[in-house]
Amino acid sequence: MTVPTGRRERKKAVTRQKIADAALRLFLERGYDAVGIRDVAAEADVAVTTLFSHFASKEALVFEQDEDFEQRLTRAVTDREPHEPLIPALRREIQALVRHCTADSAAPIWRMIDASPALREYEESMRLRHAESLATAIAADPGLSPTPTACRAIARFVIDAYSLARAAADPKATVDEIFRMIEAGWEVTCPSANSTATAGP
Amino acid sequence: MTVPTGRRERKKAVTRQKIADAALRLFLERGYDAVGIRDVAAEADVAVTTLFSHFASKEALVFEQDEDFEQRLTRAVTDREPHEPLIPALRREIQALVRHCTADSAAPIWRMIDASPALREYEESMRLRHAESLATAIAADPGLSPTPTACRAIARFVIDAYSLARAAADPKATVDEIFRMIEAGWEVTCPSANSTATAGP
DNA sequence: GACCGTAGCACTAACGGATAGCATTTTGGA
DNA sequence: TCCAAAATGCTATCCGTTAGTGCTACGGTC
Repeated sequence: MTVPTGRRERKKAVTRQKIADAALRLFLERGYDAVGIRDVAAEADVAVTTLFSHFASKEALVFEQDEDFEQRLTRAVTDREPHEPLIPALRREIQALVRHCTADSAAPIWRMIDASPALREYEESMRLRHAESLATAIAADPGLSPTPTACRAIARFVIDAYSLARAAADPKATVDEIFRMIEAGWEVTCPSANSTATAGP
Repeated sequence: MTVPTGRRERKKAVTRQKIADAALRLFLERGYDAVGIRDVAAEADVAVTTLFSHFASKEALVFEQDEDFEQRLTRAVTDREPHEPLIPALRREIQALVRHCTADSAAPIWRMIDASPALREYEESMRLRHAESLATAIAADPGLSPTPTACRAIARFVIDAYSLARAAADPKATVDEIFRMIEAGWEVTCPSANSTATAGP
Protein backbone atom coordinates (compact mmCIF):
# COMPACT_ATOMS: atom_id res chain seq x y z
CA MET A 1 0.00 0.00 0.00
CA THR A 2 1.05 3.54 -0.65
CA VAL A 3 0.32 5.72 2.34
CA PRO A 4 2.01 8.95 1.28
CA THR A 5 2.49 10.61 4.63
CA GLY A 6 5.34 12.79 3.52
CA ARG A 7 6.49 16.14 2.36
CA ARG A 8 4.18 16.16 -0.63
CA GLU A 9 1.06 16.01 1.49
CA ARG A 10 2.37 18.64 3.85
CA LYS A 11 3.20 20.99 1.02
CA LYS A 12 -0.21 20.48 -0.46
CA ALA A 13 -1.89 21.27 2.83
CA VAL A 14 0.25 24.38 3.18
CA THR A 15 -0.71 25.60 -0.27
CA ARG A 16 -4.37 24.95 0.44
CA GLN A 17 -4.23 26.87 3.69
CA LYS A 18 -2.30 29.69 2.07
CA ILE A 19 -5.07 30.04 -0.50
CA ALA A 20 -7.87 29.86 2.06
CA ASP A 21 -6.18 32.45 4.27
CA ALA A 22 -5.58 34.83 1.40
CA ALA A 23 -9.17 34.45 0.25
CA LEU A 24 -10.70 35.10 3.64
CA ARG A 25 -8.44 38.08 4.22
CA LEU A 26 -9.37 39.70 0.91
CA PHE A 27 -13.05 38.86 1.23
CA LEU A 28 -13.31 40.46 4.67
CA GLU A 29 -11.23 43.41 3.55
CA ARG A 30 -13.01 44.34 0.33
CA GLY A 31 -16.17 42.25 0.32
CA TYR A 32 -16.89 38.93 -1.35
CA ASP A 33 -18.21 40.30 -4.62
CA ALA A 34 -15.47 42.88 -4.98
CA VAL A 35 -12.74 40.24 -4.94
CA GLY A 36 -12.11 38.14 -8.02
CA ILE A 37 -10.64 34.69 -8.26
CA ARG A 38 -7.64 36.19 -9.99
CA ASP A 39 -7.11 38.52 -7.02
CA VAL A 40 -7.14 35.62 -4.60
CA ALA A 41 -4.76 33.59 -6.71
CA ALA A 42 -2.37 36.52 -6.96
CA GLU A 43 -2.53 37.20 -3.22
CA ALA A 44 -1.79 33.55 -2.47
CA ASP A 45 0.89 33.56 -5.16
CA VAL A 46 -0.50 30.60 -7.04
CA ALA A 47 -2.02 30.11 -10.47
CA VAL A 48 -5.76 30.23 -10.95
CA THR A 49 -5.77 26.60 -12.01
CA THR A 50 -3.96 25.66 -8.83
CA LEU A 51 -6.59 27.42 -6.80
CA PHE A 52 -9.29 25.41 -8.51
CA SER A 53 -7.42 22.19 -7.94
CA HIS A 54 -7.79 22.80 -4.20
CA PHE A 55 -11.27 24.31 -4.14
CA ALA A 56 -14.16 23.39 -6.37
CA SER A 57 -15.56 26.90 -6.55
CA LYS A 58 -15.21 30.43 -5.29
CA GLU A 59 -17.85 29.79 -2.66
CA ALA A 60 -15.98 26.73 -1.39
CA LEU A 61 -13.18 29.07 -0.33
CA VAL A 62 -15.48 30.46 2.35
CA PHE A 63 -16.85 27.13 3.60
CA GLU A 64 -13.43 25.61 3.81
CA GLN A 65 -14.13 23.52 6.92
CA ASP A 66 -17.45 22.17 5.82
CA GLU A 67 -16.31 18.57 6.29
CA ASP A 68 -15.74 19.22 9.98
CA PHE A 69 -19.37 20.14 10.33
CA GLU A 70 -20.49 16.98 8.61
CA GLN A 71 -18.24 14.75 10.69
CA ARG A 72 -19.29 16.30 13.98
CA LEU A 73 -22.92 15.64 13.09
CA THR A 74 -22.51 12.02 12.14
CA ARG A 75 -20.22 11.34 15.11
CA ALA A 76 -22.80 12.80 17.44
CA VAL A 77 -24.90 9.86 16.33
CA THR A 78 -22.35 7.09 16.02
CA ASP A 79 -20.11 7.96 18.98
CA ARG A 80 -22.74 8.73 21.57
CA GLU A 81 -22.95 6.89 24.88
CA PRO A 82 -24.57 3.48 24.64
CA HIS A 83 -28.31 3.74 25.18
CA GLU A 84 -28.24 7.51 25.05
CA PRO A 85 -31.33 8.59 23.15
CA LEU A 86 -30.72 9.94 19.65
CA ILE A 87 -32.48 13.28 19.74
CA PRO A 88 -30.89 14.74 22.90
CA ALA A 89 -27.47 13.78 21.58
CA LEU A 90 -28.19 15.60 18.36
CA ARG A 91 -29.53 18.59 20.22
CA ARG A 92 -26.35 18.88 22.25
CA GLU A 93 -24.23 18.82 19.11
CA ILE A 94 -26.39 21.35 17.30
CA GLN A 95 -26.22 23.62 20.32
CA ALA A 96 -22.45 23.41 20.23
CA LEU A 97 -22.28 24.06 16.50
CA VAL A 98 -24.61 27.03 16.72
CA ARG A 99 -22.68 28.46 19.63
CA HIS A 100 -19.52 28.07 17.60
CA CYS A 101 -20.78 29.96 14.56
CA THR A 102 -22.55 32.70 16.47
CA ALA A 103 -19.43 33.56 18.43
CA ASP A 104 -18.22 37.12 18.10
CA SER A 105 -15.07 36.09 16.28
CA ALA A 106 -17.11 34.44 13.53
CA ALA A 107 -19.56 37.31 13.18
CA PRO A 108 -17.86 39.13 10.26
CA ILE A 109 -17.70 35.96 8.23
CA TRP A 110 -21.37 35.15 8.70
CA ARG A 111 -22.32 38.73 7.99
CA MET A 112 -20.51 38.39 4.69
CA ILE A 113 -22.27 35.10 3.93
CA ASP A 114 -25.69 36.50 4.71
CA ALA A 115 -24.96 39.47 2.44
CA SER A 116 -24.19 37.31 -0.60
CA PRO A 117 -26.93 35.38 -2.37
CA ALA A 118 -24.37 33.13 -4.00
CA LEU A 119 -22.92 32.15 -0.64
CA ARG A 120 -26.31 31.59 0.94
CA GLU A 121 -27.31 29.35 -1.95
CA TYR A 122 -24.09 27.40 -1.68
CA GLU A 123 -24.51 26.94 2.04
CA GLU A 124 -28.01 25.60 1.59
CA SER A 125 -26.93 22.94 -0.87
CA MET A 126 -24.11 22.05 1.52
CA ARG A 127 -26.65 21.53 4.30
CA LEU A 128 -28.56 19.16 2.06
CA ARG A 129 -25.49 17.00 1.70
CA HIS A 130 -25.00 17.07 5.44
CA ALA A 131 -28.60 16.04 5.96
CA GLU A 132 -28.08 13.04 3.71
CA SER A 133 -24.98 11.99 5.65
CA LEU A 134 -26.83 12.39 8.90
CA ALA A 135 -29.75 10.35 7.59
CA THR A 136 -27.35 7.56 6.65
CA ALA A 137 -25.76 7.63 10.09
CA ILE A 138 -29.15 7.43 11.79
CA ALA A 139 -30.27 4.61 9.54
CA ALA A 140 -27.12 2.66 10.41
CA ASP A 141 -27.71 2.82 14.17
CA PRO A 142 -28.27 -0.74 15.41
CA GLY A 143 -30.33 0.39 18.39
CA LEU A 144 -32.98 2.06 16.27
CA SER A 145 -35.42 0.80 13.69
CA PRO A 146 -36.85 3.78 11.86
CA THR A 147 -37.93 3.74 8.25
CA PRO A 148 -35.60 5.29 5.66
CA THR A 149 -38.13 8.06 5.18
CA ALA A 150 -38.17 8.85 8.88
CA CYS A 151 -34.36 9.00 8.90
CA ARG A 152 -34.26 11.47 6.08
CA ALA A 153 -37.02 13.56 7.56
CA ILE A 154 -35.44 13.79 10.99
CA ALA A 155 -32.08 14.60 9.45
CA ARG A 156 -33.62 17.46 7.49
CA PHE A 157 -35.42 18.74 10.55
CA VAL A 158 -32.20 18.78 12.52
CA ILE A 159 -30.43 20.73 9.80
CA ASP A 160 -33.38 23.11 9.68
CA ALA A 161 -32.97 23.69 13.40
CA TYR A 162 -29.34 24.64 12.88
CA SER A 163 -30.13 26.89 9.97
CA LEU A 164 -32.93 28.73 11.73
CA ALA A 165 -31.08 29.03 15.02
CA ARG A 166 -28.02 30.50 13.39
CA ALA A 167 -30.07 33.43 12.17
CA ALA A 168 -32.25 33.80 15.26
CA ALA A 169 -32.00 36.43 17.95
CA ASP A 170 -31.72 33.82 20.71
CA PRO A 171 -30.00 30.84 19.07
CA LYS A 172 -30.01 28.62 22.14
CA ALA A 173 -33.72 29.03 22.84
CA THR A 174 -34.49 28.50 19.16
CA VAL A 175 -32.66 25.18 19.11
CA ASP A 176 -34.50 24.07 22.24
CA GLU A 177 -37.87 25.05 20.87
CA ILE A 178 -37.42 23.32 17.53
CA PHE A 179 -35.99 20.22 19.15
CA ARG A 180 -39.10 19.88 21.28
CA MET A 181 -41.00 19.59 18.02
CA ILE A 182 -38.46 17.20 16.54
CA GLU A 183 -38.58 14.99 19.60
CA ALA A 184 -42.36 14.75 19.34
CA GLY A 185 -42.13 13.84 15.67
CA TRP A 186 -39.47 11.25 16.38
CA GLU A 187 -41.52 9.58 19.10
CA VAL A 188 -44.32 9.08 16.60
CA THR A 189 -42.25 7.02 14.18
CA CYS A 190 -39.67 5.48 16.49
CA PRO A 191 -41.12 5.19 19.98
CA SER A 192 -38.66 4.62 22.78
CA ALA A 193 -39.58 3.14 26.16
CA ASN A 194 -38.30 5.93 28.38
CA SER A 195 -39.52 9.02 26.60
CA THR A 196 -40.22 11.72 29.14
CA ALA A 197 -37.12 13.76 28.44
CA THR A 198 -38.27 17.05 26.95
CA ALA A 199 -41.80 16.36 25.79
CA GLY A 200 -44.43 17.97 27.97
CA PRO A 201 -47.30 16.20 29.76
CA MET B 1 -53.26 56.07 -11.64
CA THR B 2 -51.64 54.24 -14.51
CA VAL B 3 -52.88 50.64 -14.54
CA PRO B 4 -51.28 49.39 -17.73
CA THR B 5 -53.71 46.58 -18.50
CA GLY B 6 -53.17 46.66 -22.21
CA ARG B 7 -51.31 45.44 -25.17
CA ARG B 8 -47.94 46.11 -23.62
CA GLU B 9 -48.46 43.65 -20.79
CA ARG B 10 -49.87 41.05 -23.12
CA LYS B 11 -46.95 41.35 -25.50
CA LYS B 12 -44.53 41.10 -22.65
CA ALA B 13 -46.21 37.93 -21.41
CA VAL B 14 -46.09 36.50 -24.92
CA THR B 15 -42.40 37.19 -25.23
CA ARG B 16 -41.76 35.63 -21.85
CA GLN B 17 -43.70 32.51 -22.77
CA LYS B 18 -41.99 32.32 -26.13
CA ILE B 19 -38.62 32.31 -24.39
CA ALA B 20 -39.67 29.76 -21.78
CA ASP B 21 -41.08 27.44 -24.44
CA ALA B 22 -38.00 27.68 -26.61
CA ALA B 23 -35.79 27.02 -23.61
CA LEU B 24 -37.68 23.95 -22.43
CA ARG B 25 -37.82 22.54 -25.93
CA LEU B 26 -34.08 22.89 -26.45
CA PHE B 27 -33.22 21.67 -22.95
CA LEU B 28 -35.26 18.50 -23.35
CA GLU B 29 -33.95 17.99 -26.85
CA ARG B 30 -30.22 18.38 -26.27
CA GLY B 31 -29.81 18.45 -22.49
CA TYR B 32 -29.54 21.40 -20.15
CA ASP B 33 -25.77 21.74 -20.19
CA ALA B 34 -25.50 21.33 -23.93
CA VAL B 35 -27.71 24.35 -24.60
CA GLY B 36 -26.31 27.84 -24.18
CA ILE B 37 -28.13 31.03 -23.38
CA ARG B 38 -27.30 32.27 -26.85
CA ASP B 39 -28.97 29.20 -28.34
CA VAL B 40 -32.14 29.84 -26.38
CA ALA B 41 -32.19 33.49 -27.32
CA ALA B 42 -31.71 32.64 -30.99
CA GLU B 43 -34.44 29.97 -30.89
CA ALA B 44 -36.86 32.43 -29.29
CA ASP B 45 -35.70 35.12 -31.72
CA VAL B 46 -34.82 37.65 -29.03
CA ALA B 47 -31.59 39.24 -27.87
CA VAL B 48 -29.68 37.80 -24.94
CA THR B 49 -30.32 40.95 -22.94
CA THR B 50 -34.04 40.61 -23.54
CA LEU B 51 -33.93 37.06 -22.24
CA PHE B 52 -32.27 38.24 -19.07
CA SER B 53 -34.81 41.01 -18.64
CA HIS B 54 -37.47 38.30 -18.33
CA PHE B 55 -35.52 35.67 -16.40
CA ALA B 56 -32.93 36.31 -13.77
CA SER B 57 -30.76 33.34 -14.68
CA LYS B 58 -30.49 30.33 -16.91
CA GLU B 59 -31.88 28.13 -14.15
CA ALA B 60 -34.92 30.36 -13.76
CA LEU B 61 -35.94 29.34 -17.29
CA VAL B 62 -36.63 25.85 -16.01
CA PHE B 63 -38.52 26.87 -12.86
CA GLU B 64 -40.66 29.32 -14.74
CA GLN B 65 -43.81 28.68 -12.72
CA ASP B 66 -42.20 28.80 -9.32
CA GLU B 67 -44.57 31.55 -8.17
CA ASP B 68 -47.53 29.27 -8.72
CA PHE B 69 -46.03 26.84 -6.26
CA GLU B 70 -45.52 29.55 -3.68
CA GLN B 71 -49.06 30.89 -4.06
CA ARG B 72 -50.69 27.49 -3.81
CA LEU B 73 -48.85 26.87 -0.57
CA THR B 74 -49.77 30.14 1.09
CA ARG B 75 -53.36 29.90 -0.13
CA ALA B 76 -53.67 26.44 1.31
CA VAL B 77 -53.21 28.22 4.63
CA THR B 78 -55.13 31.44 4.10
CA ASP B 79 -58.03 30.12 2.02
CA ARG B 80 -58.81 26.97 3.94
CA GLU B 81 -62.23 26.29 5.44
CA PRO B 82 -62.85 28.11 8.72
CA HIS B 83 -61.76 26.01 11.65
CA GLU B 84 -60.07 23.48 9.41
CA PRO B 85 -56.84 22.47 11.16
CA LEU B 86 -53.65 23.77 9.61
CA ILE B 87 -51.63 20.62 9.15
CA PRO B 88 -54.19 18.49 7.30
CA ALA B 89 -54.83 21.39 4.94
CA LEU B 90 -51.13 21.62 4.21
CA ARG B 91 -50.88 17.90 3.77
CA ARG B 92 -53.62 17.91 1.17
CA GLU B 93 -51.91 20.65 -0.79
CA ILE B 94 -48.51 18.98 -0.63
CA GLN B 95 -50.08 15.74 -1.82
CA ALA B 96 -51.55 17.57 -4.77
CA LEU B 97 -48.28 19.31 -5.59
CA VAL B 98 -46.31 16.10 -5.37
CA ARG B 99 -48.83 14.28 -7.53
CA HIS B 100 -48.53 17.08 -10.04
CA CYS B 101 -44.77 16.93 -10.36
CA THR B 102 -44.49 13.15 -10.31
CA ALA B 103 -46.96 12.81 -13.17
CA ASP B 104 -45.65 11.03 -16.24
CA SER B 105 -45.83 14.16 -18.35
CA ALA B 106 -43.48 15.99 -15.99
CA ALA B 107 -41.02 13.13 -15.68
CA PRO B 108 -38.54 14.24 -18.37
CA ILE B 109 -38.29 17.68 -16.83
CA TRP B 110 -37.57 16.38 -13.36
CA ARG B 111 -35.11 13.87 -14.73
CA MET B 112 -33.28 16.78 -16.30
CA ILE B 113 -33.35 18.73 -13.04
CA ASP B 114 -32.05 15.81 -11.01
CA ALA B 115 -29.25 15.36 -13.50
CA SER B 116 -27.95 18.91 -13.17
CA PRO B 117 -26.25 20.07 -9.96
CA ALA B 118 -26.85 23.69 -10.90
CA LEU B 119 -30.59 23.11 -11.23
CA ARG B 120 -30.80 21.12 -8.02
CA GLU B 121 -29.00 23.88 -6.15
CA TYR B 122 -31.26 26.51 -7.62
CA GLU B 123 -34.35 24.55 -6.68
CA GLU B 124 -33.21 24.21 -3.12
CA SER B 125 -32.72 27.94 -2.66
CA MET B 126 -36.14 28.44 -4.24
CA ARG B 127 -37.67 26.13 -1.65
CA LEU B 128 -36.10 28.27 1.06
CA ARG B 129 -37.94 31.30 -0.24
CA HIS B 130 -41.15 29.32 -0.34
CA ALA B 131 -40.64 28.20 3.23
CA GLU B 132 -40.26 31.81 4.31
CA SER B 133 -43.50 32.78 2.55
CA LEU B 134 -45.28 29.86 4.11
CA ALA B 135 -43.96 30.78 7.55
CA THR B 136 -45.31 34.30 7.10
CA ALA B 137 -48.71 32.98 6.06
CA ILE B 138 -48.89 30.68 9.07
CA ALA B 139 -47.84 33.47 11.41
CA ALA B 140 -50.59 35.69 10.03
CA ASP B 141 -53.36 33.19 10.75
CA PRO B 142 -55.68 34.73 13.33
CA GLY B 143 -56.87 31.37 14.64
CA LEU B 144 -53.41 30.25 15.66
CA SER B 145 -50.89 31.54 18.14
CA PRO B 146 -47.57 29.91 17.46
CA THR B 147 -44.22 31.51 18.07
CA PRO B 148 -42.34 32.88 15.06
CA THR B 149 -39.79 30.14 15.52
CA ALA B 150 -42.48 27.45 15.40
CA CYS B 151 -43.88 28.97 12.22
CA ARG B 152 -40.54 28.90 10.48
CA ALA B 153 -39.79 25.41 11.67
CA ILE B 154 -43.11 23.97 10.53
CA ALA B 155 -42.78 25.73 7.20
CA ARG B 156 -39.37 24.17 6.66
CA PHE B 157 -40.63 20.75 7.68
CA VAL B 158 -43.46 21.00 5.16
CA ILE B 159 -41.08 21.93 2.38
CA ASP B 160 -38.84 19.06 3.43
CA ALA B 161 -41.80 16.72 3.09
CA TYR B 162 -42.36 17.93 -0.46
CA SER B 163 -38.70 17.65 -1.35
CA LEU B 164 -38.29 14.15 0.04
CA ALA B 165 -41.57 12.86 -1.35
CA ARG B 166 -40.78 14.10 -4.84
CA ALA B 167 -37.73 11.84 -4.95
CA ALA B 168 -39.26 8.88 -3.11
CA ALA B 169 -40.43 5.61 -4.58
CA ASP B 170 -43.91 6.00 -3.11
CA PRO B 171 -44.52 9.76 -2.94
CA LYS B 172 -47.97 9.57 -1.40
CA ALA B 173 -46.95 7.29 1.45
CA THR B 174 -43.87 9.42 2.08
CA VAL B 175 -45.94 12.56 2.47
CA ASP B 176 -48.28 10.78 4.87
CA GLU B 177 -45.45 9.40 6.94
CA ILE B 178 -43.62 12.71 7.29
CA PHE B 179 -46.81 14.57 8.01
CA ARG B 180 -47.52 12.27 10.93
CA MET B 181 -44.24 13.51 12.37
CA ILE B 182 -45.02 17.12 11.53
CA GLU B 183 -48.43 16.87 13.14
CA ALA B 184 -46.88 15.58 16.35
CA GLY B 185 -44.35 18.39 16.37
CA TRP B 186 -47.06 20.95 15.74
CA GLU B 187 -49.21 19.70 18.59
CA VAL B 188 -46.33 20.25 20.96
CA THR B 189 -46.03 23.97 20.23
CA CYS B 190 -49.55 24.85 19.18
CA PRO B 191 -51.99 22.43 20.83
CA SER B 192 -55.47 22.26 19.37
CA ALA B 193 -58.53 20.98 21.23
CA ASN B 194 -59.55 18.26 18.78
CA SER B 195 -56.29 16.59 17.99
CA THR B 196 -56.92 12.97 17.15
CA ALA B 197 -56.64 13.30 13.41
CA THR B 198 -53.66 11.31 12.25
CA ALA B 199 -51.66 10.68 15.41
CA GLY B 200 -51.70 7.08 16.53
CA PRO B 201 -53.06 5.76 19.84
C1' DG C 1 21.66 6.09 -4.87
C1' DA C 2 19.53 6.09 -9.57
C1' DC C 3 15.01 5.60 -11.88
C1' DC C 4 10.33 6.17 -13.01
C1' DG C 5 5.51 7.12 -12.36
C1' DT C 6 2.68 10.48 -10.63
C1' DA C 7 0.97 14.45 -8.09
C1' DG C 8 1.20 19.30 -7.84
C1' DC C 9 1.58 23.38 -10.14
C1' DA C 10 1.89 26.97 -13.87
C1' DC C 11 0.70 29.16 -18.23
C1' DT C 12 -2.26 30.23 -22.03
C1' DA C 13 -6.48 30.33 -24.10
C1' DA C 14 -10.92 29.91 -24.19
C1' DC C 15 -15.99 28.93 -23.00
C1' DG C 16 -20.35 30.37 -21.17
C1' DG C 17 -23.34 33.09 -18.03
C1' DA C 18 -24.27 37.62 -16.95
C1' DT C 19 -24.11 42.83 -17.25
C1' DA C 20 -23.23 47.79 -18.52
C1' DG C 21 -23.91 51.32 -21.82
C1' DC C 22 -26.23 53.14 -25.34
C1' DA C 23 -29.43 53.10 -29.53
C1' DT C 24 -34.05 51.99 -31.16
C1' DT C 25 -38.76 50.77 -31.33
C1' DT C 26 -43.21 50.31 -29.25
C1' DT C 27 -46.84 51.67 -26.28
C1' DG C 28 -49.97 54.27 -23.18
C1' DG C 29 -51.55 58.45 -21.96
C1' DA C 30 -51.52 63.76 -22.04
C1' DT D 1 -49.93 64.62 -32.03
C1' DC D 2 -46.31 64.17 -29.07
C1' DC D 3 -43.80 62.70 -24.95
C1' DA D 4 -42.12 59.62 -21.28
C1' DA D 5 -41.52 55.14 -20.13
C1' DA D 6 -41.10 50.49 -21.17
C1' DA D 7 -39.38 46.90 -24.09
C1' DT D 8 -35.97 45.32 -27.04
C1' DG D 9 -31.63 45.18 -29.42
C1' DC D 10 -26.44 45.49 -30.20
C1' DT D 11 -21.75 45.68 -28.65
C1' DA D 12 -18.30 44.92 -25.65
C1' DT D 13 -16.89 43.25 -21.57
C1' DC D 14 -16.37 41.09 -16.84
C1' DC D 15 -15.82 37.01 -14.24
C1' DG D 16 -15.94 32.13 -12.79
C1' DT D 17 -14.41 28.01 -14.57
C1' DT D 18 -12.12 24.51 -17.56
C1' DA D 19 -9.18 22.28 -21.24
C1' DG D 20 -4.82 21.52 -22.94
C1' DT D 21 -0.06 21.25 -22.18
C1' DG D 22 4.22 20.82 -20.05
C1' DC D 23 7.46 21.15 -16.24
C1' DT D 24 9.16 20.01 -11.65
C1' DA D 25 9.54 17.80 -7.30
C1' DC D 26 8.38 14.07 -4.70
C1' DG D 27 7.67 9.05 -3.19
C1' DG D 28 8.34 4.30 -3.82
C1' DT D 29 11.18 0.72 -5.91
C1' DC D 30 15.11 -1.62 -7.64
